[in-house]
Amino acid sequence: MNLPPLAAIRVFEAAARHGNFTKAAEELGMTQAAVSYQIKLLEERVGAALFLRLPRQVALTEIGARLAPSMTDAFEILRAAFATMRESTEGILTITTIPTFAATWLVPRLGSFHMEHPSLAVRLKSTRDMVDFSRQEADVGIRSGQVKWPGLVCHKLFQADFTPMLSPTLAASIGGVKTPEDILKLPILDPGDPWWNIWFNLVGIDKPALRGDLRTRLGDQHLEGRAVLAGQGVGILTPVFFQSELQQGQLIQPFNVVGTSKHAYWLVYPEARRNVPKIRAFRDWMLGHIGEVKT
Amino acid sequence: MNLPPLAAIRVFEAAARHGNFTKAAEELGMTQAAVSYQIKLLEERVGAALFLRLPRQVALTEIGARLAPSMTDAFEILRAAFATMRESTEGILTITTIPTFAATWLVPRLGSFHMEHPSLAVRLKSTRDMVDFSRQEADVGIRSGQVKWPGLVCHKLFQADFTPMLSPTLAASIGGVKTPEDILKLPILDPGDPWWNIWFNLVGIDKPALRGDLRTRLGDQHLEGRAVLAGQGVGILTPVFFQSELQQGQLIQPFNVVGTSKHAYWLVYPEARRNVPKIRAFRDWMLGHIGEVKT
DNA sequence: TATCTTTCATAAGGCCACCTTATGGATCAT
DNA sequence: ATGATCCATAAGGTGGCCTTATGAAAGATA
Repeated sequence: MNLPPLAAIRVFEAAARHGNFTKAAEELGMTQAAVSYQIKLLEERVGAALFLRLPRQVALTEIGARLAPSMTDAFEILRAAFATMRESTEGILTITTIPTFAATWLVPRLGSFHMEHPSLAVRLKSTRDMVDFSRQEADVGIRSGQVKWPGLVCHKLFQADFTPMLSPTLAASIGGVKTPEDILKLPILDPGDPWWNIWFNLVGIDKPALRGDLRTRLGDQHLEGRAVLAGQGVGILTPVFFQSELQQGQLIQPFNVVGTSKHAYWLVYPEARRNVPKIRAFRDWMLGHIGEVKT
Repeated sequence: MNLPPLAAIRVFEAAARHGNFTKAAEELGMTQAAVSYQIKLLEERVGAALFLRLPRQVALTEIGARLAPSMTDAFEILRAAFATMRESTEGILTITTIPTFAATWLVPRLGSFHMEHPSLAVRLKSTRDMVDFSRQEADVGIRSGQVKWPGLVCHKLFQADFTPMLSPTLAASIGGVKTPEDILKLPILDPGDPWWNIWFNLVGIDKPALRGDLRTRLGDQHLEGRAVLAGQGVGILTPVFFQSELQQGQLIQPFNVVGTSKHAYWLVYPEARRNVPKIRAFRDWMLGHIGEVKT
């Protein structure tokens, strides 16, 4: 019931196909002696001769001839399966990322990635769950955190810096924001965010009196950014996420003072897969384009 | 293009089928740790996760799920091929034998073998060529020779003894054969056969004057036996080959004196296949029935 | 006929791939 | 809270498998 050793079957298949041990050895990248050894092993295992040893050649026995086509069929199936798998997996890159990063940084730049790698399709999985490549199907992940993770290659993308931002309209409503104190005149989105205290401390203001609804917790810089863009209040945001809005004047960053969180954003992927082409492609592209961004 | 290690593929197939490393390990007769090791190996080789490690269970990834059916198909083909091979080879015993033995001893007794082993079909190859299992397809061989052959299990069946024989009619034509000298009155089949001199020496006659045509060389005891049965002359034959003709009175062995050749008849088969069931069956049957024969 | 070439078999020897044992972590069940 | 189940991982030993080297057989060539 049990199959003979697969290595021996493999050698037999090649030898039967070539009708020649030496050629089979070449195909398999081994020596002729190894082929001879494996065939003999298989013959003893199945209890029947598979080749006749004729002078300067071998010929399949009746039994061997009956066996060989099935072996070739089976290996053809295996080869085909792995080939199609390779094709399909080589062509799809699955990225798991936190929603903020997806919406504010990644999605706007994916067009550039497609231009560089037209044959690679990208599949995005946007989730807050901490990436765990052993439990989720993904090639690379983008996560925030303080430390490196064991078993993962971690590239630091940037620190989670933060500074107040608001819409030009909102700023104009109080005649412009010139000093940190001006911010206190305006409604604060998510005043419970600890970043506010840290930032006001940096500009010399202790215990700032923040106006705004404490219950507003958008929980996500992206959503907070939308609210800020809509002029609903002042947000404390990470500048790199709103690069284009700042350039286009849709958002204002009134002060150069930024707070620095211990958290950073990381590109991560399993160490074991560091040399998979699509992963290298994405890493190279990403690190290149992160560098372009002025933090 | 190259396939991943086959052992790993095999383990993956079983694990995918069971959806459980532990069960797969049991099926394959190995430990759970070994399964884990092989799966990991395969994943690194193909550059993609094949299983998701969920709490207390594993689940195929998309890629794994696409791969698994082909793996099962391929192994099913292998299993089926070896199974049918086994069935067909187990049921056919190929015997290569010298023609004399086939005609005089083996064929008349094959019915008995079929009675003991109804599921075994026998294929006879009758040839004078020295048996060489590496060049001919055969399970067992019967050959005459003096020595044992390396790599073969050799069972001595009997010595090639010889003694004059003739038909009752021919004996009667000279009033019966009572002394060795009487034989010299009759035509000798193949008087050039060296056995004649040896036998006459045994009975004290040096340089016997043999009558008969020196050109008559039937070359084969079976054919010589037919000629003797037809009353065409006296032959020097091996008694065991003509057991039944002697018992039924179709042939007469006038003297108990037999010459003994250094040659013997042997049952041989490759040492490596000594435990193949059909070979053991034939060997046991043959040695049992050789023992029955009075030499 | 002699020499060269090709092809497979075999012996010896070394190494690494693979397996086992042992242990730990995570989660579910009771 | 305890036990059971399932998988991952580390450590360690060994035997399977491969290589090298050589020989035998016989076709090819001259």
